[in-house]
Amino acid sequence: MKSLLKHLLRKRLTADRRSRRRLHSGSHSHPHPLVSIFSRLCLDGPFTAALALLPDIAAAGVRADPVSLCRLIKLCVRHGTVGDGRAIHRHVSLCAHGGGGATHGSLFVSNSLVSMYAKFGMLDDALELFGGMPQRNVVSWTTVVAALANAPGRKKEALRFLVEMRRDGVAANSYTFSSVLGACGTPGVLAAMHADIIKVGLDSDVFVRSSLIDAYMKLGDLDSGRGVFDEMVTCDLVVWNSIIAGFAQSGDGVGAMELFMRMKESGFLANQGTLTSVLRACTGMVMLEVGRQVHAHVLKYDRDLILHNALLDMYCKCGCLLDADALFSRMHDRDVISWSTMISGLAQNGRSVEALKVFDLMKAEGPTPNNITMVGVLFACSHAGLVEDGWHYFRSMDKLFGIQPEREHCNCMVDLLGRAGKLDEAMKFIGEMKFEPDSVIWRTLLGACRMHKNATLASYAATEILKLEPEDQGARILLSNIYADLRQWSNAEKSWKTMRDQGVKKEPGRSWIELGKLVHVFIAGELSHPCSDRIVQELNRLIRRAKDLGYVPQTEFVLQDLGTEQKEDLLKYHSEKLAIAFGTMNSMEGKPVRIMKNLRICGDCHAFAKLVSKTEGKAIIIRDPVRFHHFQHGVCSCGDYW
DNA sequence: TTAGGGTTAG
Repeated sequence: MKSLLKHLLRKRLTADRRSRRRLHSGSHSHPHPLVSIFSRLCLDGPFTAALALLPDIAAAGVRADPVSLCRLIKLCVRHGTVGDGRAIHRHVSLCAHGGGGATHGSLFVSNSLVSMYAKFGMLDDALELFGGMPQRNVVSWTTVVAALANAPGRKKEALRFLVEMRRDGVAANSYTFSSVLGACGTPGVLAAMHADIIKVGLDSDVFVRSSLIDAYMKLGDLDSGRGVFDEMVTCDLVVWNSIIAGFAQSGDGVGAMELFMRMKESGFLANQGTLTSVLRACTGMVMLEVGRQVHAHVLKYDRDLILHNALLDMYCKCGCLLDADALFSRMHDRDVISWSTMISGLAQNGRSVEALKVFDLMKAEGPTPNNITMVGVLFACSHAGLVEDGWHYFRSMDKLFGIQPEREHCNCMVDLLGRAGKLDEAMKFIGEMKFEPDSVIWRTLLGACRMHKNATLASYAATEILKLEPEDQGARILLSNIYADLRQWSNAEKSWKTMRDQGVKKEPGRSWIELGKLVHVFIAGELSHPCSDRIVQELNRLIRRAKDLGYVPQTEFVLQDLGTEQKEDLLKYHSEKLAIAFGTMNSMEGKPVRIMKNLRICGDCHAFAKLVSKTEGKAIIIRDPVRFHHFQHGVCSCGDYW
């Protein structure tokens, strides 16, 4: 490197002598040779040599050119070399003091430094530098606003800085808006921001639009997001990805897939971001076949960790643990998300012991577990009734991994104790938590009370929920279900009446099943599917065969006080039974029937599914909002504990 | 010199 430097220096000095001769004949002044070499090194490398020249430049009392400095700062960001970035900062401060005040060029360099600190997550350094700048332009403000908008928990500050910026007489540009839109935490703020954008005429900017779409989607306003999207004349891949991701994240998998088809028709090629969102849509709707097709495209991107994590989750959530496991062992890299996905995936599929084995492996050779990993581990314990193990992990997670128990972990513990029937212990735990119990905790306890038929504690928990969330229909429904389970029809009726008076309706049970790239939906009690006649015929056949094996409809799962026959009818048309019949009618030899549900499976459907898996010799997999049931040879993977 | 989209739990 030394010889290279010497060579460059010699070349530069010769050129310098020539230019000095030109200077005498009246041409421009030429930069100092050190500065010229520095600029050349910043362009072509080696960059370490450029950094090494900085002290000499300072000693010579000359200034490096701002464009090269900015380039070098960017390189530090790309290579993650914080120390080098700081060295540049020190150099710039030194030269600013020695060289007499700020110039236009030094503003650019300061902006780059602020951006660099922000990208390194050193927000305080970024803000300190910003605060000490003698002048700031729209780029300086935007850099800080963007940094705050992207930092967790500092969105409000981003909005405050935007106000400050305007007070300072600096107008926001498209960069500013596209950065700050993600910081709009409420529909009102977002709407006001949208109005501002239209007022200054930036609403047709592609970047601003994609941020607008994303902001609306993140607040759950699919219609407004879709509205902004539909108005677009030109649109790029990121905009398509924004809208598809928005639908996928909001749980509208079918909508996401429709948009994906339209995107392809418009001639855009999916990239990693698109495929990740499409996979998420597949995951949400248990569209395994579509997911497998996406997997074929993923092969092109074998180093994309995010995409592979999404694929792994898709296999887990579709109940394909073999595929998930094969992918997990083949993956090029595995980060904490990959491990957490695998652990939760196994646990949700009733494979708690294996989940804990993967956790052991992770401790031995994987990354440090995080708070989400521990949620998965505790979930594994609670759903397998491993009370002692659960306590062990809960008590040791701080000491072993520095993870403070959060609400989610406490909730897992309440679930663990509650499911195991230790309701008093669960109550004691809630009393000793360092958090005020929230509605989630009480709802968990309420679920356990229902499972163990403890109406007294249930009504207490439900009352606590209704204190915190008076409009909550879940609490009232669960409470009335308990009364119904206990055949306390007058109490149940009182509860139902309150709901009727409040205009609250129980969310109907829904089940989804994929067939030939289409998703078929079944709603409890509704025979709206075009093939309903055949489905009912098939269901009757399945019921007859199940009854041969001793199936008796368990009418206590019907929630109203009706005659037995009516009760049987209501039970018969639970959405998962319709979906099972549709599945057995259409499924391929040797392939399991996969169903997704919006509510937890009821005990009668659970017993029925077990028997069908036996009489038909076919595996049935049902995913509810919390976990999976793999029915095969007459037994369920959950061990009847859910 | 500043900007937009994708993964894990509940």
